[in-house]
Amino acid sequence: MAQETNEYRAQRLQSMKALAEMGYAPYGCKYDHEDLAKVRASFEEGKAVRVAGRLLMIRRMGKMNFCTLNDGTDRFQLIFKRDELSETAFAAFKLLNLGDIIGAEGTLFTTQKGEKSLVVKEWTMLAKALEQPPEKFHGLADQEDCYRRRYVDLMTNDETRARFYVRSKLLKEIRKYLWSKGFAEVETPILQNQAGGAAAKPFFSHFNALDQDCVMRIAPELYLKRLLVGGMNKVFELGKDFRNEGIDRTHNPEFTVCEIYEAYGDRTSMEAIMEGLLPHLCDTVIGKRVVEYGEKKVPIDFTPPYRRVAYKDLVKGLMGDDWFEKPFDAQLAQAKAIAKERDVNLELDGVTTELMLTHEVYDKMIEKTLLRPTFVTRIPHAFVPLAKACPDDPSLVDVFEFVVAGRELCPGYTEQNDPIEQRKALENQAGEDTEKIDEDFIRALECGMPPTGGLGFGVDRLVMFLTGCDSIRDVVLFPQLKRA
RNA sequence: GGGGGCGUAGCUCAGCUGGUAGAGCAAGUGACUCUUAAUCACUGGGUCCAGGGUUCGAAUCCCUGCGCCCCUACCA
Repeated sequence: MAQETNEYRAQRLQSMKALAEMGYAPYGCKYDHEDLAKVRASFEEGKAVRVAGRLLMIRRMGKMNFCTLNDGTDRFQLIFKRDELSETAFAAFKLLNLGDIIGAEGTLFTTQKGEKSLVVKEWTMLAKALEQPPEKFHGLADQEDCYRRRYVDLMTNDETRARFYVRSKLLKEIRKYLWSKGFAEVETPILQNQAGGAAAKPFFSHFNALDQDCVMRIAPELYLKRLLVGGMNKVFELGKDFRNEGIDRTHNPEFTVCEIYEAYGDRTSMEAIMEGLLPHLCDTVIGKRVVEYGEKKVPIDFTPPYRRVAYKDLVKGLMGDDWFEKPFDAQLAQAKAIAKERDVNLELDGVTTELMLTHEVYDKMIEKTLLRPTFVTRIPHAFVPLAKACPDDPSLVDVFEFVVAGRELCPGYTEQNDPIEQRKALENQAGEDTEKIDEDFIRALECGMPPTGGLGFGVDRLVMFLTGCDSIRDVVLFPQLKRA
């Protein structure tokens, strides 16, 4: 890309040259230093320290100058006094610009106003910035710029950096927790021959060496289950899925998932994992159990145990115990009446069965009201065709939808391990397109997969919950945008 | 997919019913040895997203395109 020449760039190139002539090479080398956060924490008047970071502000007072240095761990004030610096070091200081990265050594000092500072005795240039940083007070505020040039967002906005450290820590603590419970972290193929484990359009690619097309995975599920067949009984994978579908506030085409499988377990084993994992993440990552979610700052308490309730019981709770005995016309009339009362817009076009109507009612008037963490269980088979039926009622499947703050956070399953039933369901789903069935997966099931509990959650969505962000783009470092 | 909004200096933003562009921060010069978004004085800085149209005249009105945001719909 052509570098635009503007006044800032020209001036900075000029000052870079002048600095070089004074012995300050513009791009330095390894510089041993202490983190600013540590310097602040172990502050001791008069102590000698070396620090390094980016200049965020310069308050020039003539012979005594104050700078704010940011090294990513903290901000700290540097003082450049003529008395304390060599003539060259002081003269060279005047050529520094905002955004430059410097190393400085000197002694710690508290100003009259009580600001902990470093009086610089010697300093060195580590990296010259040719571009003018954003305004010091507002930082970079344009959302598009924040996404496209995240490095600028990160360097100027402390909250942005903090948010991504939360994400980083979350990944670490998910691993730590699952490892501590005896789960092994595994990696399965991202480049696959056919996209399975979910219903989504894949991205296509090609193996040159094999002269063979492939897809990028939409879920790791089918490979993880092969591991259960093989006797790896407790596994998890933390990695990316790729779905070639809509991009909006809650969907990025590549997103991070955590799938967990436990052999000899079921849906309830997965509930137990969530009840252990979520409090652990709250405690270790954000230091509190109660998260304020959304614009209305609804407090959500992640302290277990979480509510467990059957889908039908939730519906009865709103529509009455006799709902499922009523004729369809009566149900329709009742649903409309209650919707009107609550000012909810039901989408009833093409709704011709009790199942569809009930689900619309659940979707629009029940799920949204489930604020505290809730496992909605015993869901109609039609909504989750590939799942295993409840032993006592084949019209229901033994799964949960984990709902928090009125939104579905993740599903959990008693996994289908009957290869004949699984094939039937897959064939049903594939319709004419029988090629879409992963025969090797079925074959694996035919070798015998233990009864298994499985769970998959979107890490991005979880980060959104824990950081109070309502856009996935705010928790993905480089969200997908159109070419500018 | 449908609807709405936005795009102006490096950054944050003003710019009314059309009259050739403004502020703050940032930058340059000068003053200042305890500042905190330092202060004061002076100075420079623009493809008003792109292209077309209406007009004597367009940042402003109209059309098309590009990008972003929001609402809504769809989504194992």
